Amino acid sequence: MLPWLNLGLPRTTSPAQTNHALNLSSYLARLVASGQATSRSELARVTGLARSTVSEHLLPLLRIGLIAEHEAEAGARGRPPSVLTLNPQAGVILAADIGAAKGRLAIADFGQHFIVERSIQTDVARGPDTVLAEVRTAFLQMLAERQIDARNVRLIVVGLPAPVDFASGMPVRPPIMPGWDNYPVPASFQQEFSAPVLVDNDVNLMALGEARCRPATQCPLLYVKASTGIGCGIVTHDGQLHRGADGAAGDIGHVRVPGHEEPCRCGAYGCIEAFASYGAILRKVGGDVGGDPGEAQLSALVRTAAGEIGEVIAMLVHFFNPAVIVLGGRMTQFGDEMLAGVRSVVYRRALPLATRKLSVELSTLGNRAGIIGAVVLGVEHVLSPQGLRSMMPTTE
Amino acid sequence: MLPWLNLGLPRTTSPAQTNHALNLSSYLARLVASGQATSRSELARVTGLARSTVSEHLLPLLRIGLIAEHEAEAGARGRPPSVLTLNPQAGVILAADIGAAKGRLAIADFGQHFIVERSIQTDVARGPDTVLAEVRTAFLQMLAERQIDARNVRLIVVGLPAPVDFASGMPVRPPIMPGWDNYPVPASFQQEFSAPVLVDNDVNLMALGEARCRPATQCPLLYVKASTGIGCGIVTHDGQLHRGADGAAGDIGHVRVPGHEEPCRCGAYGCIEAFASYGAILRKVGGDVGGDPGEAQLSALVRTAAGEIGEVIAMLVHFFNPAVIVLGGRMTQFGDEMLAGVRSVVYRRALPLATRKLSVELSTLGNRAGIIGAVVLGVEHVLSPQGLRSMMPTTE
DNA sequence: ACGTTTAGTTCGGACATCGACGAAAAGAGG
DNA sequence: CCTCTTTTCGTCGATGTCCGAACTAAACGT
Repeated sequence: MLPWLNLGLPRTTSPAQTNHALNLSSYLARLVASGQATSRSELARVTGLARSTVSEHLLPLLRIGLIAEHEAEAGARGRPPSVLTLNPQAGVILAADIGAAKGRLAIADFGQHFIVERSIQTDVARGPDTVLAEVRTAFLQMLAERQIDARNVRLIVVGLPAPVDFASGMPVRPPIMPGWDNYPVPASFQQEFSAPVLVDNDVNLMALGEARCRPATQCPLLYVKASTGIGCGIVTHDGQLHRGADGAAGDIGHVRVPGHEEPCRCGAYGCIEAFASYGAILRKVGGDVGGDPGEAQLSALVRTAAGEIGEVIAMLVHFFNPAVIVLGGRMTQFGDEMLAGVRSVVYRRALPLATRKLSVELSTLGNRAGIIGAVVLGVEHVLSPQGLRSMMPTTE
Repeated sequence: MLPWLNLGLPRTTSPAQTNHALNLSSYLARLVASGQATSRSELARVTGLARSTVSEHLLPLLRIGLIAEHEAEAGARGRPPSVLTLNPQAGVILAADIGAAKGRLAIADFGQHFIVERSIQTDVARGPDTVLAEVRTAFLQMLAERQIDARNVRLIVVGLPAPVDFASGMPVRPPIMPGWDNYPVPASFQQEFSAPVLVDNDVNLMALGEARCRPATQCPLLYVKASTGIGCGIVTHDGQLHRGADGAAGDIGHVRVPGHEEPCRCGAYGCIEAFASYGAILRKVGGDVGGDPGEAQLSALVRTAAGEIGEVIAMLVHFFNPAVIVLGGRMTQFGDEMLAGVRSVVYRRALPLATRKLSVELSTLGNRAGIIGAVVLGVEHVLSPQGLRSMMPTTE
């Protein structure tokens, strides 16, 4: 007999306690949101449920105004279906992708339409109070511009360039954000907004955004961002973000690469991001030439750095065996050099088995990956069974 | 609007198509198997279901003989419960943990009792036909010894020291197993046994075994095996094995560590397993001294190698942020040196955030981890909804 | 005008789950 | 020894979920 056995049972909730009705409603809502079905009979075909059952579970979604029906213009043979869409009036999601220096804010509805999108300056070194106050002000302004009541905000999603404990929404020992350690980001929004607040690492959101804009067969997926720092977002085989035990997963910027001894802002020496990040490259050309890089020199440096990043990625390919690696961050403005540098090393270093079907690509979403990922996380949360329950009328 | 959106929907099966009754039966069976509940009313308490519902879903399990009832000796106040256990007569699982040179075979019942266990020599270089024939012969002999009919074999689980495509059960480009590439391992058992055959990487099974013998809070878990080669098994936050896109995940033996140029059996130079594996150490002492290592020299070499493995593990900690790292393989016969060598490097290299709650431990299961993991995988498969369906009488 | 096709609704039956009740099996206490 | 309490387990009707068949609705084609 084995010492103690835990047969892969669910971690917290008992499957017996799940609310099947809510699960079905959530499933239908997500099918509508993703555009995979636009009418009742299409839902029935996709899910395999009876049409009557679909209608039944659609009722609460229509009642709370999450899903709206429209007349379809005819054109086909039979009775035209009533087209189902997520109701743009059902509420909005506020999404913030806060980078070290620049940020991006957006208001989106549950149909993933971006209503407003805006860039802001966010110098995170000025501390959480200042930065988050500016974010809140900008959000209120954007809402006012479009005449959206703050009470229509259903969810706020914030991406930060720091490890984040997702459950509590607090940054954990961020290396570049003085004053943010354990700062209660969700609470800072409670004055102006009553909606729940999700906080996550910015690279995680980018990875999620890229993963959701591709077919599910491209998971497991790694998103590697090379900008001021170097980070990595991990999406597992089943499409879930892997955040690790402390929310610190993907923090590959401080992997040490022998042969290098550059001092890193983290205090150690030889971290990959101390010599192969875009920030390191800019420091290099700034110091060497004195302000005027020159396109050719810059692209050569990028290619070298890409090779060094490729060494690390080759290791990750061995370990994680992803289906796709997506390269993002500011360094991808030299897309071809970046791609060539990474690919050459990865395909040379890694075993053929792990690279046989591997695809190394540039981000298709560019600098919008983070904000798109934030909206995706928000929509998935609102349309999840738990999210739907909070919208249902006074059952409890 | 986003280009194409796939809102984290399930990959293949529609939640609407799941058989709720089978799911519940499977859940109850796994609760009984793991010893978390031993009577109907206990099941009701744990699951939150009504006692009548528990009884109802227990019926098919009792009917197919998977679960047996025993009289309980009294002792408490009221009517003694009828104790539920997995029926030892319900059938057996054949488990094989095939290493490069040595292997381990076991017969276990669904209650995770090992009925017979045996070591065999398995020189995988002799090719799959020979090795698997010996495994089959040994299995038949073990069954005969205990007078178990071959028809009582419900499942066969095989662990191989190679990347394995789990769905098809075929090794994929194994570096050390000539002739095994794409060999249909399951088919080779079909002559003697009619049971389904699961094939997986041996390190994956060890990781699963270690993970299941610990509380679920110790996931995500990494199992690092250092023997002839170096490999790694990955268990994610929700207790699932991460096998990667090609079944090659965890193959960290061929991570290249700069500063080393030893030739590796894979054809490249500087792979970690070419100089830091137990095999490499043995070659070293064999070459240096000429056959008589000396305990002190060996343990010093182990400590050095452990530090080099620790460099790789530090990187994995950055990337994956596991809760626990379990060290296994033959090198752990120098447990203290191994542990100290790995720990010193990991805690020095990795960021404090990722190591704050990290625990680095020696395998608690030792060289039985693989065979235990194989039985666990088998039990979980048999008690899964899909596994139960195949045991149910003639519904389809 | 009438059939054809597709969409959506209504309704009764099959089945699942629950809670209440009662029976069974033990110990406690007189 | 008999009765009460306690705990377990089975049975049964009430309620709710899901399905499929039948029906209505709305378009097109001839």
